[in-house]
Amino acid sequence: MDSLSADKIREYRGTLTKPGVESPHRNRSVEENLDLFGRMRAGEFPDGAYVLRARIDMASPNLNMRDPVMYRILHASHHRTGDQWCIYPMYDWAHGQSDSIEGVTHSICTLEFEDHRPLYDWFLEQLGIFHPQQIEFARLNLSYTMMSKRRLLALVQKGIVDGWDDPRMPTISGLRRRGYTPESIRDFSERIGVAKRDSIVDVALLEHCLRDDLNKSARRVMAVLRPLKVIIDNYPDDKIEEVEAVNNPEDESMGTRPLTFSKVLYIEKDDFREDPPKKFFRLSPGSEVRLKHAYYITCVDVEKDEKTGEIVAVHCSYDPATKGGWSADGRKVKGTLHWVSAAHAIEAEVRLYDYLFTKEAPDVVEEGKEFTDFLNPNSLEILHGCKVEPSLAEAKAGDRFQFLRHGYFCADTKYFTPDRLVFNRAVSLRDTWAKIEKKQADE
RNA sequence: UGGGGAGUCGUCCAGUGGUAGGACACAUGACUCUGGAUCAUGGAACCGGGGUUCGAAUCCCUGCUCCCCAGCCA
Repeated sequence: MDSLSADKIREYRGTLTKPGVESPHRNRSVEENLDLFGRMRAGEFPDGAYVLRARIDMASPNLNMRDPVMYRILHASHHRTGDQWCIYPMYDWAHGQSDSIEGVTHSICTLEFEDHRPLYDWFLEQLGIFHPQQIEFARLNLSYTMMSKRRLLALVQKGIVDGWDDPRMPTISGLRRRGYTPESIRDFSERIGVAKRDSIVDVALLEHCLRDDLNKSARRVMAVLRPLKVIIDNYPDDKIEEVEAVNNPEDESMGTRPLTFSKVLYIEKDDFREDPPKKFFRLSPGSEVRLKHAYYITCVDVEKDEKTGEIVAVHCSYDPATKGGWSADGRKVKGTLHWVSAAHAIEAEVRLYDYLFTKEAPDVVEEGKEFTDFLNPNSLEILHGCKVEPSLAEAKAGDRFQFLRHGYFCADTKYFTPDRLVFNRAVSLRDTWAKIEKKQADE
């Protein structure tokens, strides 16, 4: 039993290069120690008055062996045992015993506990109980992601994220809400392996595993995130048709569904350019594209707001001979767009996520900086007024879809209701056009 | 500068005395009713210096770099 203050214990411990000094209380008699420990457990002393320490070796080059503390007084309410106890064991003292009691044969932990293994072994040996083997491995680090629980807690407490299950959080609840499948996480775990060296796994691999899984299983649906009105001039005003859409080209057994086509549609704003760059396969004045599963259309006119010059609608003509999305004359169109019928689409809120940090290793920060200095201001973008196909009205929280040409989305488990459809983007599709465009911009 | 660990393509993981391999990423091409998916091809690495050996990523010596430890945290 030691009655040195915490400060004194630190002082007596020595440093990395200087051996420690034994506490003046180190040689108390067994009787006195027993008496003191009994009273300590009985709650006679205030916090910090006494600690129980193991007498090992104050000169050990391993600081953990310099008479480590086993129990300290903490008059705190425990979430399970309440005020029943006022002394609590230190991790090193408790760790081996709980492993032993549980009959764990191999106790896996992270690298920073390598220095603690001699102590783990020492306690077990002194106790003479079943001796599990502790083995240390490197922790998982993900690029552009923070994995430290303490720092993640800070994000939650500061309100930077929407709780532990914020879809940007690398927590299980966060990944789940984001739309990650258990299969994809297991696949990822297998692919990254386990080793003893410090490393940062590319978050792109995690994303790849999700795409890989969802590509095979997710239902394809039409969702226009940033709507642009398209009017088919030569299509009858009141006509409504049904076209058949494949639910998943990777899995025929998932069947088809009907889609409603009409004169006024929405397409993606990005899918139209009045002044198209090179290699732009989408809609532009005079160009012909396919509306997926429906018709070929050609842009004939652009309608702009007189004051702002903003494009408010695009006028097209359609070829009635291309129903279903193919042409008997064999002519090809390079672009295929997704769309929804304006009168039939339903509204949704879509949340686009990006990495929480702009730095590959946000927990490695230089002097004077904090990890919060590298937060990505654009990690969340909320889109209102998105137009999605009517079948999504039957979606349930947690359902996953591929929004055609966009990515994989998950109906949010926190905010999704029949009256308010909220979808989280789990991961985008690979965007080859974005690369081409970026390359063109660089040149 | 005490002690404990780790160094292999851009990234992660294999290879432990016999042709350095896979995945992701990247690049190029093919195909395509998703610029998706798929397929093909390609570039790309043994921390440095010695030594042992017919032969070294692997064994030996030596140097270098990086990570962890001075909580009554875990």
